[in-house]
Amino acid sequence: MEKTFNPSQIEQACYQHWENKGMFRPSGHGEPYCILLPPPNVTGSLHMGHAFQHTIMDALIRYHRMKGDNTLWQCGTDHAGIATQMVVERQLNAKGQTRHDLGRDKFVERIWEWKEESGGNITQQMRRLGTSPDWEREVFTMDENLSEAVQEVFVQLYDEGLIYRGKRLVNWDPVLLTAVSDLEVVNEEEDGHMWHMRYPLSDGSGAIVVATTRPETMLGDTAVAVHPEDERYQDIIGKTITLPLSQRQIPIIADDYVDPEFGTGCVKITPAHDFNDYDMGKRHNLPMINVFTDDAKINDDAPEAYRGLDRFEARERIVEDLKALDLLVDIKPHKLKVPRGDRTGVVIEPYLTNQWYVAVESLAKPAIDAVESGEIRFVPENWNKTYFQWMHNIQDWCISRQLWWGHRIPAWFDENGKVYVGKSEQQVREKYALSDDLPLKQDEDVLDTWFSSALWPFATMGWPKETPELETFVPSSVLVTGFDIIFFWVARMIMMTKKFTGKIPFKEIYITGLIRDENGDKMSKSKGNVLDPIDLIDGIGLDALIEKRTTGMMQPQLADKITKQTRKQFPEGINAYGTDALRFTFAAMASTSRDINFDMSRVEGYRNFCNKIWNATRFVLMNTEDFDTGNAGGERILSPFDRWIWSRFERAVAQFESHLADYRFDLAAQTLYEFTWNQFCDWYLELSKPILNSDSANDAEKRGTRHTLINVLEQLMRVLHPIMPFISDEIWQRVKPLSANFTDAASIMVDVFPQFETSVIDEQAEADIEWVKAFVIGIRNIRGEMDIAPSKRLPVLLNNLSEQDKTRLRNTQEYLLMLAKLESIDILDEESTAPASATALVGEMEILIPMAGLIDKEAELARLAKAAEKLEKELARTEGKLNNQNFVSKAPSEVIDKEKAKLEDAQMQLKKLQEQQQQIEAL
RNA sequence: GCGUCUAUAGCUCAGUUGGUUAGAGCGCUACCUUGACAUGGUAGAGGUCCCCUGUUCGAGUCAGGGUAGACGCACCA
Repeated sequence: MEKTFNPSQIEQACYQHWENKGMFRPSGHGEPYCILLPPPNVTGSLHMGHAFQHTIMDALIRYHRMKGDNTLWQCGTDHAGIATQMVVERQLNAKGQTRHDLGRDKFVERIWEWKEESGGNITQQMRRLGTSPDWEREVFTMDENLSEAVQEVFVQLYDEGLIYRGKRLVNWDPVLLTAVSDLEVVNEEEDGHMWHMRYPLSDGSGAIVVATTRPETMLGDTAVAVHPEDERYQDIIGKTITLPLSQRQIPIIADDYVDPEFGTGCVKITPAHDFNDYDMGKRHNLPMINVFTDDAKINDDAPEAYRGLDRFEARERIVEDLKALDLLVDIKPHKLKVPRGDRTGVVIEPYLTNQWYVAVESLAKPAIDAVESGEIRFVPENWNKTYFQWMHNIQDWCISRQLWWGHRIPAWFDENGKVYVGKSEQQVREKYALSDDLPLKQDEDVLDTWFSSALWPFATMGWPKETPELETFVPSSVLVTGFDIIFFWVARMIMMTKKFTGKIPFKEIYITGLIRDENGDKMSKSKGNVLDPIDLIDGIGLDALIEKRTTGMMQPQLADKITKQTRKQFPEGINAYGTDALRFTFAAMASTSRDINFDMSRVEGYRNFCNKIWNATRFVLMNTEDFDTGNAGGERILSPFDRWIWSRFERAVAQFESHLADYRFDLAAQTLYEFTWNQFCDWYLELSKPILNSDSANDAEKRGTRHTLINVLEQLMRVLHPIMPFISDEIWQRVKPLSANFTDAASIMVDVFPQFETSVIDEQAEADIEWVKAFVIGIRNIRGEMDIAPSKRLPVLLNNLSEQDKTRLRNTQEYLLMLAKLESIDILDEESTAPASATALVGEMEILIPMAGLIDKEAELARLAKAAEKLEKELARTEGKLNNQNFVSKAPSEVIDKEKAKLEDAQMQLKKLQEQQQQIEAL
């Protein structure tokens, strides 16, 4: 084996082996365990959030597979309507074409071509991460069978009256020319202005002043509203004003939506361009005058002077014109929340259009019940509040999008605009008994991508066909996802799955934190702090990293800043850490926290951990490969060291499993790290050396130790495997032939997870080895603090030994000599007095290292004083407690006993220290 | 306005139903190339658990109030 672990040499081949052998398929027996992959966007590439969540899912999947469950990780990608259309449109634009030049059919064909070529990017990256979904079942939301499910659902909901078409205000993206959902609109506070405008009363009796942040909408005003009880305006309610610039007569109405305290207490009402005004327009039967075109220019219903102007040009022109007419009273700076499209960044307009909606109220009810009853459980639990808050205020869902890429709405119109809904034109004609010569035209719109994603839990299992998978894997076991899509996706899956299968889609929802950079900032292209998981695996040079971070930016002017920042943070680029280290890092950082600040030094630490494991393996192989490990029979005697490590191993396994059951991957990872490094490597490997090299240990004892070495390692690999799949399989392949594991499994991933054995827990051995550790640490401590060279062999005297100390000493003396680098260990005669010594305590037993020629008097006194000070503090605290009547009378007796024991122990130790101090001072 | 979350070592974070001297990793200091590993070993330094008040024999942990920050929803003429 190489001296250092080199992940790049093993990972790819290992993965190929797994995939080629079909190891990702469900076994077909055992308890079903299923995870649905939140389908990544087909245009996407793997980001840190994916890598994090995929690591968690894969760890769960691998664990359950090894536990013998019938395990399915259902994967696939979604067609990402807008995003995908934009990608291909951009390619066309680069060649000076638009999608309209191609026409719809050709354009869609182009997208499919693009998908075949580039759509697999993210699934290839997932393979680099070592994920083990069943690729043979990979689906795409535009696949034929999923499309069929989409149609089936649409038609059924329509027939039940739960899908309807309506003309309403929607969030309109004037660049994408489509409706977008509330969830795709971000409201950020921005600096703007408030324009105060004077609207003259038609009868010439005066004027009122209204304020607006969007003056251009005045072209569509159809009323002015005041509060019904506002005394200032009682006499003008019912009058009309003459709308400046348009000269339309519009009424002054009373509505208690108006806040008399705000501004002048008069509000201009533009029902076609504002959500609140829309509602008011409905209440008062106001006309709705749309003054915009699809791309937010002024349309032909507005006064001629403004037609064709962009909305912001129109705003300036209108303000100027009002000023010229002396109708502009004031312009005040004003902070307001501006709605912007999350993809385009342009200001979203409330816009009056015909759209399709899902009436969600009746669907929401069972979905709320499922979480309220505990049938579906959020982890951490708190997220159910977020869920309820949204579900209780849920609005009808606008599902149509004015795009070409997506599931086309299965609805046809006749020449009179009457709508017929069915799976195909043919079926529609049959269903509605329409004659063959009646001309029908299919709706141009497609469905929101989330509509198909909402069917993911059952559509991927073959629905609407009745399949065995629907029986076995619905509901799935756990959904692993981020809180940002609880509304977008999670809630909608619950609603749809309940509706169409009667089952819940998943039993648990594990909400992960959000990966941020080391300063707690969200990773984003414009901040230039994005890390590519693949770069952490393979490494990347500084120049390539800068190149990556500064190309294809929306704001190229930030490139210099990002370059500087990157040079500073990664002067040498990024090292190759390998997949296992990256995965372990994600696991170790997956605590309950909502934000996870990614820390490169953690990756490095876990890369070192991999190397530690690698080298421990080298040591084990070196000592077992050409030796008898007892597999062929032959007597094996286990030393206390062997029994101790087995016992600790069992405890580690149990702990790991319990943390996994709680979704505490951080604690699970910590358990593995602690056992592997601090117990197995730091102690057991060291403890095994004296036995393996001993002249007095017999063959059976050596066999016992070799057997323990190889088998603990072999089983440890199986426990590590869910989190670190590559290194564990690589090592397992080398170690297994020497171990007592006689499986014919071709990979550790299809071997079994170690079974917890209570009988292996050995408290006696644990206590014995703690004694050995305390002995060795005591001596190291003196060495360290007294600056004695590690190579210097020390003579040691022992005093005040109990019977148990004597037994333990007898059993381990020859090993202690080696472990602590001792020249000799002697028990002090009762009659002889101890020489001046540095001391350490193991329980009540004293370890004495004679100072002669080794230890400076002052240094030892200083060391003793420091120790004594600590003990005195401890003593004072404990005495204080025990002297407190309240404590003694009210605290439980176990706690009091503990305090008493603590006190006695401290007193004993202090007494010994003081004796030492006196003796040394007397020198 | 409503709701959620966070504050513990220089940094990133654990800390179970309140009960040993509050832990880990990284970083830092000193020493060490010993035959698995310097991507290593040994020893060590480092904490007003954000602040106040309370409950309790006992509070990092529970309650109330505050400060600082993050997020979600609603509203914004």
